[in-house]
Amino acid sequence: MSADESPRTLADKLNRLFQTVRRQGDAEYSNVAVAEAISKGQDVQISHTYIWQLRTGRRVNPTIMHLTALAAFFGVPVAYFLDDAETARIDKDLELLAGMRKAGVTHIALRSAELTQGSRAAITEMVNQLWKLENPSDEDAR
Amino acid sequence: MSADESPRTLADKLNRLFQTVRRQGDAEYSNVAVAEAISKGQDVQISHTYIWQLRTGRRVNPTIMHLTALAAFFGVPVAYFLDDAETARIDKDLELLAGMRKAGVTHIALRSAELTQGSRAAITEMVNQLWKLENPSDEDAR
DNA sequence: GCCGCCCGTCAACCTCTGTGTAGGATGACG
DNA sequence: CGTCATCCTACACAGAGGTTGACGGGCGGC
Repeated sequence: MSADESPRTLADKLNRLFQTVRRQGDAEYSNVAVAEAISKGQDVQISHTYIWQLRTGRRVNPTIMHLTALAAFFGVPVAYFLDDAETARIDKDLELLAGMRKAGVTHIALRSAELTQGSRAAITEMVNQLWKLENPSDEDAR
Repeated sequence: MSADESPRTLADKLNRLFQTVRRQGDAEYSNVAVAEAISKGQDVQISHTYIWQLRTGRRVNPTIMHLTALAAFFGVPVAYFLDDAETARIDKDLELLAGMRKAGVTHIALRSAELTQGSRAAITEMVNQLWKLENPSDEDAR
């Protein structure tokens, strides 16, 4: 159906995070912004160029230091980048996040990752129903 | 109690794996053996020298390629090296494994990682009881 | 229109990860 | 005791990982 496949490559996964995890006001983070935030917030340096290289698949084999820094910034466990099962699980949450933004919720922490499977499913369903109610004419969006 | 602390550094974690995950006949894997097994078994090359450097803390920032290869070899999820919570969880299993070896079980797959928390606790308890029964005079071992 | 700002892109460069190779220790075997 | 095998240790070097700096383009303000 509609749903985009779960991302496979590291680049895909990173891009999915950029696409989904946004700052207040729904603008995507820029590579520069992420690089600066990580370099300042954590004691790990990373260049915006390198982030770009990772996103475009030009570099595919980062060290654990950079990978953990990126994961920390986006609020996902490092395993998101490494374990495909974990990726699938967390993508559910990201999907949920995307849905909520569409429904008008602008900013929300990623801590929904800590909810149980059942709770997430329930919320997802609820969001979907509400969204259908509020956007009656729109068939196959998302 | 007796139990050694959960390993903190990458070197500690790796050493713990060497110490606990052994081949049939209970001999520890050598760095050379692991390097060869990985280079042959997976399509990832790694040198025994490098494994040594990681074990001794001389190198601390490997790439995800090598880290996943090592994790795959030892049969633990990559998160073992990265996520401290995951490390603690899996260390329970390793402890269990060590206990079973002491109790005479020489070789066992690490698949106990897939058991539930409760099942693992039950097995651990059972092993402890049996071991006490079979080694009455030994107070604070393990 | 022009200027300033910030973005993504690119190529050259530098650092550090990861390798090759060899020395010294230890134990098994004859 | 000598030889062989295999381990851990050491160190210098190749190359991949990561950075620096510059260029061109889109966008808003004066």
